[in-house]
Amino acid sequence: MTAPTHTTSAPTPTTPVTVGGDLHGPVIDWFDAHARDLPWRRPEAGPWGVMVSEFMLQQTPVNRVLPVYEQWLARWPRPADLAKEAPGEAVRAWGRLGYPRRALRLHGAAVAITERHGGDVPTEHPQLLALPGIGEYTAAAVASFAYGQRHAVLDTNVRRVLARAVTGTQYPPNATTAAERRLARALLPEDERTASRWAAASMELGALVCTAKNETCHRCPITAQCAWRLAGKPAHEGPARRGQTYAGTDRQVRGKLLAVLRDAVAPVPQAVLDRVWDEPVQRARALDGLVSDGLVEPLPGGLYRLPMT
DNA sequence: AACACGTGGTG
DNA sequence: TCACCAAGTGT
Repeated sequence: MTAPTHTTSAPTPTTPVTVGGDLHGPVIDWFDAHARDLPWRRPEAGPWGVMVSEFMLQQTPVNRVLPVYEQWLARWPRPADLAKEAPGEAVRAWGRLGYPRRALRLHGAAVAITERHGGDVPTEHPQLLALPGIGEYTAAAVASFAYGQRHAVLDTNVRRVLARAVTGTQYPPNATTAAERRLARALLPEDERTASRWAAASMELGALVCTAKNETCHRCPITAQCAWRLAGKPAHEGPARRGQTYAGTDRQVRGKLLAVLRDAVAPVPQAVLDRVWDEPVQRARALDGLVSDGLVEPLPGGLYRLPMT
């Protein structure tokens, strides 16, 4: 399950831990000096605050999450508070964070926590993984950040840091590979407290210094041992990332439809929804998709609203 | 494995 | 301008 690493004996020469020397100390020290003061990192946030932040931060920048996070926690300070609400209230409070299915899943996770875990965010990785909207990354993040456990927390920031510092490439592969997971596990400090600090620190380094564009190596605590920089920062080879085109897609139509429903205080007639998009086939497909996803509730008489049941 | 899934900031 | 990017998950 866990890779055998040894902090008290001499590392095996082939152990990846030795690649580039020790990364943990410099990165953790840098984190202690430069970490952002984010609300979900304060002790008052608790496991629920950590979990809410992780849902919101899935593919959404910190700056846009901050205000919604504060309102969310003020309104629903415990999982049971959210579980009592209609799912549509979660979708409405989600606002314009994007990917509103996350709001639905966070609500579903709150219900499951209330039913199965007595209202407390579960502490074990498998229990977290079983909740809706929580995948490998989020389960590890909550277990590590909220409970101080030892898990490889492999998000896009950490993947980029490891790709550069250890592997020597500008970017990680498009999809997470077994080799990346193996490397992340091998680099995990043995000590639980150090491991959880390393997880947060390496992620923060990727977010603030070792960024996708315009990385600032002169501010990096491990620049001297970074394999990519030592190799002369070679440009990325291989297939470019698949562009996420948006204009004209179903996603854009769904976004427009949902925006109308979020702002409505009463059920909306189909005729009103029809105004958001000219093309009738795509418009109908988008609305059907929202209904089948549970984001929209159809009512008799051609009326629609956010799901209240 | 490849795609769908929102939204807004940035160079 | 527009392509890329931002603490992924589910199918």
